Amino acid sequence: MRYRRGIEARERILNATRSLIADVGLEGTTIKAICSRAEVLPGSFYNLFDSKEQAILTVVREAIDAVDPDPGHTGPDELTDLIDAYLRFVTEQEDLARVYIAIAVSGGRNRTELKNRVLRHHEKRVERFAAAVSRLRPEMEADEARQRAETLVTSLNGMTLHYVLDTDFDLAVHARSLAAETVGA
Amino acid sequence: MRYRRGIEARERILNATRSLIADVGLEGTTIKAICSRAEVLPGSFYNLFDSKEQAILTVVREAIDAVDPDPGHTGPDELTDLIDAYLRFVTEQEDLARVYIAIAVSGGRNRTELKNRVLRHHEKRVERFAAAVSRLRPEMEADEARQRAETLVTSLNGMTLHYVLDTDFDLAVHARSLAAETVGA
DNA sequence: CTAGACATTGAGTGACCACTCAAATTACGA
DNA sequence: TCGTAATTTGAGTGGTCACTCAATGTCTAG
Repeated sequence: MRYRRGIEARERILNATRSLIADVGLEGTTIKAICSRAEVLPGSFYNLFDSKEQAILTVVREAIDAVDPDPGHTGPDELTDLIDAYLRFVTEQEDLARVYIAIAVSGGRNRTELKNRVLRHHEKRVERFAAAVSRLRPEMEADEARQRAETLVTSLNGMTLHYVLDTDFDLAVHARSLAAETVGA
Repeated sequence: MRYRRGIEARERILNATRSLIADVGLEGTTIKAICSRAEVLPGSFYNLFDSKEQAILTVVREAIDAVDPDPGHTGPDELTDLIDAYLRFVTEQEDLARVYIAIAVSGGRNRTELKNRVLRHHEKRVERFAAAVSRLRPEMEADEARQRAETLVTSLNGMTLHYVLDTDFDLAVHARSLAAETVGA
């Protein structure tokens, strides 16, 4: 059980962790910085979390879940819906998008836990895109659809990577143009 | 002036730095790790470099330069040559490719020096690709060619990012397919 | 109101970080 | 072979890291 006070502190810590990863990346996200932003002392942090890693993983899970719209949904998607949902995610939840990119790279280096999570998520995403591509182009072979879906997903990641470095980059224009050219969406 | 011994130590340090960034990323690249791999003691390191940052920057410059084939060349390129050269760079100099991706993300966070370097290089790369696209499709507007070139470059980065996480990913197939679909190369 | 669970405080722990330096050793032109 | 400059040695510096803990303060069910 937790008292109201602890629940609020926990929320502040997660917000601080999320914005820190977005602002300065995983390496700059220290206990001291988290506590300072959350207005909490280290002792309180460790009363609420077992480790720094646990707080980070909570935020990362949140980011990965947020990439996929309509979670739990199993039916078919339109490709344009998938792309628009992703664009909405990146622009409306920029912090989470930065978290997603940060862990997609530096997170997936050594830490097996994060790396597996990233790769598993990538697989699911490609499959969802592949189904949408097949729906849009029924005449296309399944293998070909899957390959184009993977091209799309990795390319979207690359564009997002550039977007977080240069927010003048028009992600939406490039993403839609890419979808139009590769699968006629 | 440097003695032979110092020149060799410097070379070992740069090799160690390069492979460390490739293996464990920027955050895992410590003086201790560099010295251990280079078989050098910290005092020797600081006899040859002003700081850890200097050694890293030297390697990063090397990586950025290696992305562009035929440096100093100013004439027109074929788009397929540019793509093939990039694929050769990624597969034949995987360490440098990993360095390039590592700094494209985590490097471009806080450190203004690295970030500016990355963005400047991106601009030049896009321009070179745009020229190649215009050459391939003379009827295309310059703006459109540039936009497609930028789509291409950011997408290639995204694919490379995925490739360094999952070396089973067939970078060449996806890259060539992307080029074929977006500009008919 | 009170008891006991929960939360905060903040100094302290050992480990590791980038980096230094004086003394000893090695290289190499003259 | 000698003088001096380059290099190596390795213990040591101050700082920051993630994390701990006993004491104190706060909450809330009954």
